Amino acid sequence: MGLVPSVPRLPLDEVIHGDCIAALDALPPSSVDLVFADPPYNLQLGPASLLRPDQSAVDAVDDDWDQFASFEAYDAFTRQWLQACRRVMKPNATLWVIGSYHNIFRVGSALQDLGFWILNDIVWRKANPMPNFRGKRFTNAHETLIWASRSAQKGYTFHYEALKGGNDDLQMRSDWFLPLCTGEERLKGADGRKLHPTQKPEALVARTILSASNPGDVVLDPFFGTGTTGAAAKRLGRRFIGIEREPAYVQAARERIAAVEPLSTAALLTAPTKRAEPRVPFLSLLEAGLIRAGSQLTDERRRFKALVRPDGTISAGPACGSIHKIGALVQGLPACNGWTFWHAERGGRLVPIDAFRAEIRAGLGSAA
Amino acid sequence: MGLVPSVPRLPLDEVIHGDCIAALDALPPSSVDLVFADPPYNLQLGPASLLRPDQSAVDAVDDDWDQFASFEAYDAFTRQWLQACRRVMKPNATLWVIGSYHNIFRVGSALQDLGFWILNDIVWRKANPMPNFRGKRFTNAHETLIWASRSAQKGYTFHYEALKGGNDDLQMRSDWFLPLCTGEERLKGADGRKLHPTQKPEALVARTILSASNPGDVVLDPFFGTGTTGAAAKRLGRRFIGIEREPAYVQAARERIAAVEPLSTAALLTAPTKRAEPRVPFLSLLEAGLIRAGSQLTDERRRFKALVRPDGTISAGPACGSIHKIGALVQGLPACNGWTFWHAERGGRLVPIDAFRAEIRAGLGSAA
DNA sequence: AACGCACGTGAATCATATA
DNA sequence: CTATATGATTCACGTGCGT
Repeated sequence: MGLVPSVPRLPLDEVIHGDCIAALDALPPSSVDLVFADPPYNLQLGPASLLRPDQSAVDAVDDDWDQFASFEAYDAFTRQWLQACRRVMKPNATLWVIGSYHNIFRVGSALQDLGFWILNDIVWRKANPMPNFRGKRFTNAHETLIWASRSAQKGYTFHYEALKGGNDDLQMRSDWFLPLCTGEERLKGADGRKLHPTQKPEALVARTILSASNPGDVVLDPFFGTGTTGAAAKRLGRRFIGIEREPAYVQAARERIAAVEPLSTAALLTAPTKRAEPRVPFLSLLEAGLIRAGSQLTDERRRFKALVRPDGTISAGPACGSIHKIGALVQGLPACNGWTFWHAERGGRLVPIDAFRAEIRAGLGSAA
Repeated sequence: MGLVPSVPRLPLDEVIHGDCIAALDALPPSSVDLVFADPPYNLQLGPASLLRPDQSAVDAVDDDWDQFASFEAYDAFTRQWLQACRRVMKPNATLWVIGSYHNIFRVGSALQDLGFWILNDIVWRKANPMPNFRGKRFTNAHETLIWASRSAQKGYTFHYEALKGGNDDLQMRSDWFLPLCTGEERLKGADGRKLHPTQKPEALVARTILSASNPGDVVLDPFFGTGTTGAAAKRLGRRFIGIEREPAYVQAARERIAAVEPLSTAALLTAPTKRAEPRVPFLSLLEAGLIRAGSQLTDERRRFKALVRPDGTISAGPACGSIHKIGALVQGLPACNGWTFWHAERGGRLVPIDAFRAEIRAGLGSAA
């Protein structure tokens, strides 16, 4: 093997300060095992700021790097960086991209067009998402990750057994329940405000790295930001390459990663689910067929009656609302636990609706 | 109004047997309130999985260029049916599409390209998904729905309050946990095997219809299959239009829907949203004698005071204006809902002036 | 020390009727 | 069409302070 001066070296465990495409083009081909990418989402926010009910302003992502002139411009950018990543990926490498409904469909289409092979789409269910303040839509409570191999060709790393073992011996599903990056973990600037507008939780990135790479593997992140991927990679005994354009983020990432203590054995598999998540909406009882829309609920002594509506609200006279609200209303009380107050008739006997909730929870125990 | 022979009639509560595009093109424009679509997923499993827009089969070939051609054909088909749906949608109609990672990125991109405005992406988390038998990927435990309005223009139906009421008084999130369509609900053929390969649970479709349409609205499903959308629509007091190419499915759908018993109208009455209630000027409270001119208003914590003037304005110091303007002014906020901010003293207790408005509205209700 | 409560905040495509 | 006035709207956590 002689000297090959035209092949650039692979910078390991370094943060490259520069443009993502140019920096990727400067890397040697077929050299990384895994890519984690958190590209701009191309949020198309209106000119007016969004106010919370208390009239305080939501700190929106209005950074220049998230502005694109059109879908065409965003698509061109997406194809460029994906193609550049593809060149530096080893043949059996895989890639993760995270996004929201604003951009993930563009990204997914581009992946397919470029010959990537989608292995899974993964849903990050946020434990504590921001509410929809104006009540105009469903709470935007998740983001989507796409996991893809370089091509349809077989052969990639997936630690099926480890994931299963860390998940009560059940296969790891495509929906992951994790909290946002807040509190201690969230990097703050000197002013005490968040340093990066979209810092991801390390547990999320860690799970992608654990599932799809081996210790010693090289993990590339072309949108490094404040270095969550680097921190997770170092902690899990992987090497990393980060590319970031913003000097302030580069410096923060370097300091952050320097402080990370690598784990001797990977024990971060089961992410902190924080709370079990046993809440069952009354609507689910209808959907499960345990209560029929149009049927009647009553209290234990049959003093009050309410009609079950198909949306999971109930009505008493002209009023309609949740089981709790209507329970309080008919009794003239400020509050009421509808689960224990309301009953349904089953074979001539009154059964508290809480019993049906228990049934759902029993069936759901393994899945949640 | 004279005869307008060029405008076709709207076939209601019927299953149209025929090609989806041709049937859509035969419908009058701006005539449906909601679309639910469960298009072919373009699973890349083998031959005959992909159809051209003219419904001829594409030979599956592994060549790169043909792979691209396959996506192109699927995209062309997707744009065609989406565009055809868009034409028959009323300006304030919305559309739901369900898909998996095989096709949803193509569909989402096409929606955006055609001018649809994405409102939410919704994750259907399957309670009982099929496991990944080979242990090569994460269990594919969800499908994705996209909810989009016809354009970015405001104004669409969303029953925020009803959904919240059916969900323990919490906003409905973008991740829905529902079981697959199995058991009794799953239609079987004479041979006892499932009649349709991808029959969706009625509860899933019902939730989309409940959240985004009103009783009496017209719900269109261009890929009707065995008529889940029709069954859900009929049960919920909506009208439906179904289009299906396969005669066996058409017949099964007709029989199935005929057997559906609609819910009572009482159970379907839409709860009035706050915004839809009649507007009551503050002056009316004075005229009704509920508030006296010259009396004082204060906030809940008695930090601010205002004087009620006989014309229905209030004043704080030198400033005077509406309850909203002065409420905003004293707090130094850009806006304020005066109805909930200001209180009046009644028997030593503070009562929000919104309570007096409710009294007036109640009186209006009985009078009307 | 333990507990409770007030306050801050997170990738957000977040209003509508009337003049 | 634009401009204006009305007035609707939040969940899960973490931190910090006061009792």
